[in-house]
Amino acid sequence: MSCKRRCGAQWWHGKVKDCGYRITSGREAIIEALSVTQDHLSAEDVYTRIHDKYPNVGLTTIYRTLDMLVNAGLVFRFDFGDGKSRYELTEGPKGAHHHHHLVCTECKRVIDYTDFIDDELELLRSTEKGLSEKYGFRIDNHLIQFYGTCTDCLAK
Amino acid sequence: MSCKRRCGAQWWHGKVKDCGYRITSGREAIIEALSVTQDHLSAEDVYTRIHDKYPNVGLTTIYRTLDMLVNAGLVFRFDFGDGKSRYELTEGPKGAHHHHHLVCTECKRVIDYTDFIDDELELLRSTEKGLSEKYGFRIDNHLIQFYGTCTDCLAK
DNA sequence: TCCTTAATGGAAACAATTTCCAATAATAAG
DNA sequence: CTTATTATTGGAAATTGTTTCCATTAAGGA
Ligand SMILES: [Mn+2]
Ligand SMILES: [Mn+2]
Ligand SMILES: [Zn+2]
Ligand SMILES: [Zn+2]
Repeated sequence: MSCKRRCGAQWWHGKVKDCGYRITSGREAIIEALSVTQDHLSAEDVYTRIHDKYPNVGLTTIYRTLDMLVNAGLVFRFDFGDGKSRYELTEGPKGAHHHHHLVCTECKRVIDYTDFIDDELELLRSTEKGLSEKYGFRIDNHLIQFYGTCTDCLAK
Repeated sequence: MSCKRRCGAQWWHGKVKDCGYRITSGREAIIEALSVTQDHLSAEDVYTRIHDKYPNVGLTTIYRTLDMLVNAGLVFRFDFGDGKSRYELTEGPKGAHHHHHLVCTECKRVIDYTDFIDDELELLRSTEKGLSEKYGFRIDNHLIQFYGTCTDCLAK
């Protein structure tokens, strides 16, 4: 039973196919898992979340698929300092929802924030422009994280 | 033979002692290695670089010491996506030299940049202020990295 | 100089990720 | 639809960065 048969075309199919990759049910499941949460999932988190519905998707496939999706630009890989990579969609069915992170170094909690982005955007653009010119770099992306202590941990 | 006897007091001794840590020759060696390079060293890089002069400093000690120095705020830990942590002094004998990074996703080269920081600084301050107020976070630090393709890799 | 206890090295344990390979399934071709 | 091609797969084993353990050493205060 082909994947096309099982499920209608999805917003991300084009991007995956354009990169020469096939659409499979494992990939379906993994993108689904990432798109229904706000959390920053590890490979194993993804495994746990899809295992009931897709018991035949192995952890190896998840690692491979996440790498593939990072390459295809559909997923970001983050490191919040807990020893495992964490993943997040770069965009959903409704388009991009770029944001930055606030990381508590005590309890490792991570807050997404999108406010202030408008102010930052202006500076980011000019910084990126300046850097590309000076270093001949083509900049496709950026990572901005603030580290500190969250309200809860401050209370202690 | 005590460490004091072997070598004069260093700029970082106070900070280490203030945190309740002892001054040892291994720590001496590790900070020395970090302070004579611009590179972003992994634990093993540090090991290799000091091993001739200090053959009796083990890799375990390097991991432990780097952790300790991160805690004491003397060292930053970075993740540039190559699977190992990389370390850099937060400041040298002459004071802080905070900078941001430009990471080539092709060849993994990392460029430090300090230009444009002045422009960024203004926005960083206001963003940090806004975020602390909104989320009750105390922000101590930030990480800013731009990802893209370097001149050399673009040429190919 | 002596004493307490933090720091150490090396081996072993650990955990995240990758590699290998034979089996399977997505897609192109007919 | 059927078949052929070849990317994708799951699971076991290997790999690799990092941590844990523990008996030994040495830093630094008394
Ligand atoms: Mn996020
Ligand atoms: Mn740097
Ligand atoms: Zn916290
Ligand atoms: Zn490059």
